[in-house]
Amino acid sequence: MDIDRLNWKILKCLQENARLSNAEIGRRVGVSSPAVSERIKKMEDLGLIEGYKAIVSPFEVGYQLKAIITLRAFMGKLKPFLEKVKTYDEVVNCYRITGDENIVMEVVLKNQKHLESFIDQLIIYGESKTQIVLSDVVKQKEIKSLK
Amino acid sequence: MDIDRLNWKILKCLQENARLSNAEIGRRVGVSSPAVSERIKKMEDLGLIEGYKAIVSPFEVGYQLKAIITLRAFMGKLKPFLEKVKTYDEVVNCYRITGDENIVMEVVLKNQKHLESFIDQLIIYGESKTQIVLSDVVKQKEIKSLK
DNA sequence: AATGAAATTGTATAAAT
DNA sequence: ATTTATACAATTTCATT
Repeated sequence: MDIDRLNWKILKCLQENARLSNAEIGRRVGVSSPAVSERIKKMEDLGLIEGYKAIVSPFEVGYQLKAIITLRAFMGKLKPFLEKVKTYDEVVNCYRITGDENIVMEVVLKNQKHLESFIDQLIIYGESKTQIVLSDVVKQKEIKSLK
Repeated sequence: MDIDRLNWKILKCLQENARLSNAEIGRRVGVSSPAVSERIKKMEDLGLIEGYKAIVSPFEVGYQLKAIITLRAFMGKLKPFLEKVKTYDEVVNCYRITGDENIVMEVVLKNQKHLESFIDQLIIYGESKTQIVLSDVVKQKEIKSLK
């Protein structure tokens, strides 16, 4: 697909605030609301826009800890883990990666006790390493046009 | 703040599709649209809802590679890096963490060449380790009520 | 804190360029 | 592919409970 300058402007608006009306986006980018609506629909249909999400603060809803946990899966345990991990409410993001560890996860937890019980769940799948997140330096940065 | 059952229902809707109208959310959760509107506004004001973002597919817009890069900063180089990293378009997420490495980043890249030049930029700040993402297992999972 | 009603604004569709 | 016109729907404000 060709993502022209206008579509990038629309994507910028939607990445900043997905709840903007088509009319408001139209005002900001200089086209009518039906034009915005059509372009958004096309980008959705093409899978370029995967969805729209409210960003909920884990801290504000009671998750006091965030951790990055890597897993080096035991023989034959990677596939079962890939299924199981989808069921964990604590796992916000999970990637399969190259290298010594097979998995890296971003996890939200209530407290130390919760962290302990979460890590305990992992021992049947492999060796885990946990690093506590001290601060978010960059958070869900907008995807920009590559030059 | 008290997040009652109704607010969690609203948060669930907004995490699934942030562009749902208040009227539609109201229909789904069983209240009027002004009630939805007021509750959302309050959750925004309290910082419980941090914003609404369109999820753009990095792959579909031309970023063929995703990587997890950790950085062990040189003495006196962590602070400068924390500022610099905000300016990198490639860095989607960046966390300061405990442990041997100081930083973990999720990075999107066009190709190997782009990866190489990105890593080259890091050498003045510290020692980096790169792991290529093979697949997204869990992607921006919804934050749920803790029991 | 939620509803119902009125005014404003936004959306969706179709016709035209 | 975008605009304008129009009918329908949603949002906002406010009075009411």
